[in-house]
Amino acid sequence: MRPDTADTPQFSPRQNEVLEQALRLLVEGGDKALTTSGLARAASCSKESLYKWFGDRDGVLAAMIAYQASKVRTADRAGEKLTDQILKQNLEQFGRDLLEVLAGDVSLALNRLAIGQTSRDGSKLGKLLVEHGRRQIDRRAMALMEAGKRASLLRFENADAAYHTFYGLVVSDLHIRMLLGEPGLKDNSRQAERAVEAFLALHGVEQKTADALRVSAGR
Amino acid sequence: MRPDTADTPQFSPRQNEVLEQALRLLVEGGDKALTTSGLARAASCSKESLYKWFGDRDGVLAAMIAYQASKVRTADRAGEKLTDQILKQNLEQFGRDLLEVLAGDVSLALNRLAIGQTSRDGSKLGKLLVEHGRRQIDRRAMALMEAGKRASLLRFENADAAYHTFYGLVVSDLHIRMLLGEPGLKDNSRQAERAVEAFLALHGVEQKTADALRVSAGR
DNA sequence: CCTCTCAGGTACCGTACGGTACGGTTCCGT
DNA sequence: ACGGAACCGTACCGTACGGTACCTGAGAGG
Repeated sequence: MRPDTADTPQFSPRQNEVLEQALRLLVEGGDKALTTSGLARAASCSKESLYKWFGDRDGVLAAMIAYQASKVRTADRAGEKLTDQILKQNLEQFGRDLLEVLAGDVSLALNRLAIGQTSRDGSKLGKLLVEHGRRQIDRRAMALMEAGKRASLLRFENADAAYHTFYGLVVSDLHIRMLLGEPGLKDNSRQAERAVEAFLALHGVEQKTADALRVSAGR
Repeated sequence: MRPDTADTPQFSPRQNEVLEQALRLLVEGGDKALTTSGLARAASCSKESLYKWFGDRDGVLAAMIAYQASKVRTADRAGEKLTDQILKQNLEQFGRDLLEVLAGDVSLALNRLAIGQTSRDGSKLGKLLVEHGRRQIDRRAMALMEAGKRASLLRFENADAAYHTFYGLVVSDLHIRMLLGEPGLKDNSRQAERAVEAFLALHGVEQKTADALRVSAGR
């Protein structure tokens, strides 16, 4: 397994500029607006350079995903001594971050792009997006889960299943709804808090009564 | 509120044939494969008829969603006396049905299509898809929630929130992953059972110990 | 037998895309 | 100062799409 950290050559500054413009075009107008001619015009470069740098249009799309992923760096303050309060805060922070990322313009646009291409490119872009975009966030979540278990604050047998449970509690069908054009939540924090409460009721060690949860979750 | 049941004129049998072919093309090759010429050839009709019947290409897409929705009829056996066992069975059945629907070829293809179009048509198709496709399943779920509450088997203050919690527990990030090209679950039933267990631990009246849940959910 | 309507088949048009080729310019190393 | 690489701008090509027009044939009704 490679270190997979960002010691990859990535792209030159000029190429990053181009990819930034590409993301802007994609966010503003969807994949129909991301034409090679349009990108060349917007980025003040020649189409020939585009093809030289990225191979073809799909190469541009893949580079955009890699570039966007390279901008996201999750600062996981590991090592801090875990108490139940800190765990709760970390979980809530993670939930907020997750919702914020998923609701971001660029994330939505890239997901729409990859999903739209899935039917015709054998999910190459989809795989890329899942790997690049998810790796950081998944790793952080799994670290949180394992840390909680080590500190005897969480109980589960399968950390991955527990994480997916938490993910479902946080996101529910919100992601797909946003991808379909619906607006996001008014208050991501509220949603994250509720999800953490439910998650701790399921996998926490503190015997919070289910009744107390229901009252707070129903508000 | 209109009855919204399928007393709408829908389409003629001939048009339904055409829409069936359109769905087939979409499932097989994505929206790039769904061209007016291709559809006319596959359905043995003329492009002129397509434009006469559906207006333009977007009209065809909208008609496909309406047609597909008209084929799905959820048989909600309401009225049956609700015990905790029956509630649990109903919840599990709902979870299985939900997963099966979301993993269906046509559903995935239509969702991909609508998501891909969202950026450029102002989410018109997305709204259509959410309304037509979700209404049935949401209604059935809400009926189940309310029935469980009336029978004092479920406790919550906000039925919609409870439903979304259940949805998240059942689906997690599976839908988006499938949209991105990943395969579905091997065993939908297992997933539904686990979701129901967690949901009942959160909102059920029977005081199932959280420990018992953790053991069964971690397998 | 005639005619009107409806729908299928085909040819066509304008457009816009992906991809390539070429001339001109800037910049860097020597 | 010179040569070459990199790059920009533009023009170009083939293709394929959405949409339109026209012609044909099959029935229905008189």
